[in-house]
Amino acid sequence: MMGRLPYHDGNGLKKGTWTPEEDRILVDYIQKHGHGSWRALPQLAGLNRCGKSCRYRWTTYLRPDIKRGKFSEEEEQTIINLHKVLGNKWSTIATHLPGRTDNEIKNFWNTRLMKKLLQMGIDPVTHRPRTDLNILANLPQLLAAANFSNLMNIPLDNALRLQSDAAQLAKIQLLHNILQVLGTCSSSCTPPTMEAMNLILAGPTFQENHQLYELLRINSRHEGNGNLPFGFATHELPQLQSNILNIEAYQHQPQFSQYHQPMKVLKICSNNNVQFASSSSSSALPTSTPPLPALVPASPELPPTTVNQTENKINPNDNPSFPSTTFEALGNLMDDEASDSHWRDIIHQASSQSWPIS
DNA sequence: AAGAACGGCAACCGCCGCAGT
DNA sequence: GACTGCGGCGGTTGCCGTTCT
Repeated sequence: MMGRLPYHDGNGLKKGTWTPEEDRILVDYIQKHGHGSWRALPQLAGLNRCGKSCRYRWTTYLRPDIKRGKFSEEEEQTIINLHKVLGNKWSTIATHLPGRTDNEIKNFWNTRLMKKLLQMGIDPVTHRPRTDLNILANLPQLLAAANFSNLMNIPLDNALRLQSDAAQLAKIQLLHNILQVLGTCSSSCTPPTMEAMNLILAGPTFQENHQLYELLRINSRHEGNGNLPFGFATHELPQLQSNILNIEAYQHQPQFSQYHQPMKVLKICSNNNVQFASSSSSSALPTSTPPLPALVPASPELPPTTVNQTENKINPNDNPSFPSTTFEALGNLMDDEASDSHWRDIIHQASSQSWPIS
């Protein structure tokens, strides 16, 4: 038997593993009376347990609709996909897996799926290639992961992939704008750190935009001259943070994934101020961060980044014109912007060349 | 064969949000 | 608005079974 040995706490209440007899008492009581107040239940049912313990035992083990046993392949994929969008929201994930409890899913994730992803070179937190080295060295992994990510997804999760791709697109656009700054600032500008690049590209959660902000802030201290990397000035930090928040808010908008043109998230002014550019396809941006986007049904209309599983099994090297990765798709999107040619070259290079570069 | 190390999982703990007062 | 009780959630612990040395 697994779990904790039975023992009593300071109040004489029993803790640890439940006995079959205790299980029977709890089930009998709830079937007859419902659980009502969990706090009152133990006394009413004649159990020497705390209410919390009873609630836990019922919801994770004794409930009649609990499905036990091995997780199916489909359940596994669902967990991975949901975790990519929701993070460690085990209870929310559990609502999408009938019969499975949050605790069971959490254990399954911690003991199996995390290791599985790590072995595949995927960061189980970010769902992106592990980025402990510099960004260029990891580009092959990024590209491979883009394909792996698509392979992993079952058709019903196209919408989730869409959201993920849209978020990544925005982050790449942010990186794009940062590079634009580099292109326009003087040679004295501090080059972007690899950590910053990694955060932008690898970050799956909007939380990491804040990490980027923190990175900028910390770097400004290290610089010692009051200036931030990328040509930002320290006094611009509040505005920068505000913009990052706005990016998050904007990425949460349901219509965000429908854009087929790259979005100008940031506009760099001549004085290096950073602000949102007005866009023909977007109106005023929200100022507060909305809640997590609701899961939406798969759409038949998918952008180039969300080709189906069969298509993704095609080796991009066999068909160079096929936009099998987010990078290539992004490159296509940027084709109409002459000023982006340099960036586009980088993308094409990244998607076609062998790395790493040391 | 025996002990150590590891893996899996049941159960607990502490925190948080919400509702009622 | 402050306080309290409660349910729910995510992180962590601790034990047993299995595998490794």
